[in-house]
Amino acid sequence: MPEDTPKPARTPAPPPVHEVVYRRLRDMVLFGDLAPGDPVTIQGLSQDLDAGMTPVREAIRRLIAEGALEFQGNRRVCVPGTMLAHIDEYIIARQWLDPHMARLATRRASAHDLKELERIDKRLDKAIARNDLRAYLELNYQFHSQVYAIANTPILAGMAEGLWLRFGPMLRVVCARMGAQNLPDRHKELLQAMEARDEDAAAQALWEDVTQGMDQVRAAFDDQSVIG
Amino acid sequence: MPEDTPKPARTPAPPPVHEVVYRRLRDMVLFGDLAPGDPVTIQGLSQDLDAGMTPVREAIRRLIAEGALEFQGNRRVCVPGTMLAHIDEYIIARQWLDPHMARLATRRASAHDLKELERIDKRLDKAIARNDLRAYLELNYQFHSQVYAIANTPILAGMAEGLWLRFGPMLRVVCARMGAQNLPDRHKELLQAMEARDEDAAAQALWEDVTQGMDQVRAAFDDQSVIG
DNA sequence: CACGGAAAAATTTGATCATATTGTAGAAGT
DNA sequence: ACTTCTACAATATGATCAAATTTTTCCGTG
Repeated sequence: MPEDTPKPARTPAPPPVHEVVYRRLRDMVLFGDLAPGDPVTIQGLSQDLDAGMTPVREAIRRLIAEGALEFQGNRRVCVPGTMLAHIDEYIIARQWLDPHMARLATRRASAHDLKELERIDKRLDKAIARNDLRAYLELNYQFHSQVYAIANTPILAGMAEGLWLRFGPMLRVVCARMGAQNLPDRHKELLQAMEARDEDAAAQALWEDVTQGMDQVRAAFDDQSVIG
Repeated sequence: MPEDTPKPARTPAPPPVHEVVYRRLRDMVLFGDLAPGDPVTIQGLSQDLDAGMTPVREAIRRLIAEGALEFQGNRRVCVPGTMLAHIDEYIIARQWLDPHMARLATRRASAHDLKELERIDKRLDKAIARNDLRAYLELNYQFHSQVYAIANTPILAGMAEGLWLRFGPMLRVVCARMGAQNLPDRHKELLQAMEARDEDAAAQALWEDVTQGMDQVRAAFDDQSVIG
């Protein structure tokens, strides 16, 4: 049995193609590789990621269901561009969800969880310092996503992740206009509060984080009509 | 042009198969035709609804994304049966969402909208009187869904609909245990408040509706361990 | 000789693809 | 400006392959 890969090492588990396609498309939407309004075609992706049409089809349906893509009545699919019209919903939902989950996370966080959050936040600071927008978006998302995970509330977390997905393309556009530098956050305050097990302070930190960030977005939005 | 359907009447738009399958499966989950734990197989549905596997596949993926179905690690899919463990999330989310949308709906409701709500509520009363559980579930859902629609907040509405979808099978089981008679609602109070354009009263009506209903569910749940 | 459990065959079901069909958008012609 | 035609993309099917479950078989043990 000294062969390379005859059977001894059981193939651990080849991830399904539709799953891989889903995750790649998801990241593209979430971190702004696809601009609002961009068309998403099955055959196009089929070629680009060279996969069959069936898995691509599934991934797209899934992302449509999650709000990350938009089905345009006629049988076309694109990256949503009309989300800013609903930004009030987005803001109010996150103003409720994030603080609520911050409380639960504060109650449940282990020492290891806190370490992990701090690690992400450190990397986030570095991304800001070097003005790396893509890394900023990715790490800022990871930070919040990690809080959701710690809160251990899969349903609420799913709702929140859906919001991130819907507004990913918008954030990219808006942030590009003002640079990552001008996007202060309340992550340090959150970490302090969580270490002190102070639920109220944790909730307030994330409320301010969301509110402040969204004020910036709204300001940038009001400035120019944004979005072509 | 005296022919039956040669060309004069352009075929308006044949609804896609995957859409039809989706809607049928959705209703089955939402109104308890499928019990928690029931397996959902592609080839099975393919035969039952005689459609190809591809559309069925898409419908299933979509419902998984919406939380209506559960992907069981190995490649099986079933109706979720572990949702009661997360009922606290469900309750708190609806306690926030429903009152909030009730406010917006109260602000926006037209005379026609109110008529429609009253019509649904009348039918709901009749279903209760004749102890028709299936009709009760369907109309109660329709009532709330209509409120969401009037509120005109697609993102929040999507979140709420997702919650109904996740807990559809559970509600069926729980309600079957106590009969539709014992499920009082606050629909009348909501309608009165909406007519008077009293947002606070509307919000409170739906808060009580949700809270009271969920108290019943929790009681029935605590009674027996429920679910096999 | 009957019982229990592990190994192996058989069946069921999911995943993927290649292909045929149909509908939509856009160009060309009237 | 309106209709017809053409090209392209989405929809849908069935076949094929792979994985997992279930059933069967077989052997060792009490």
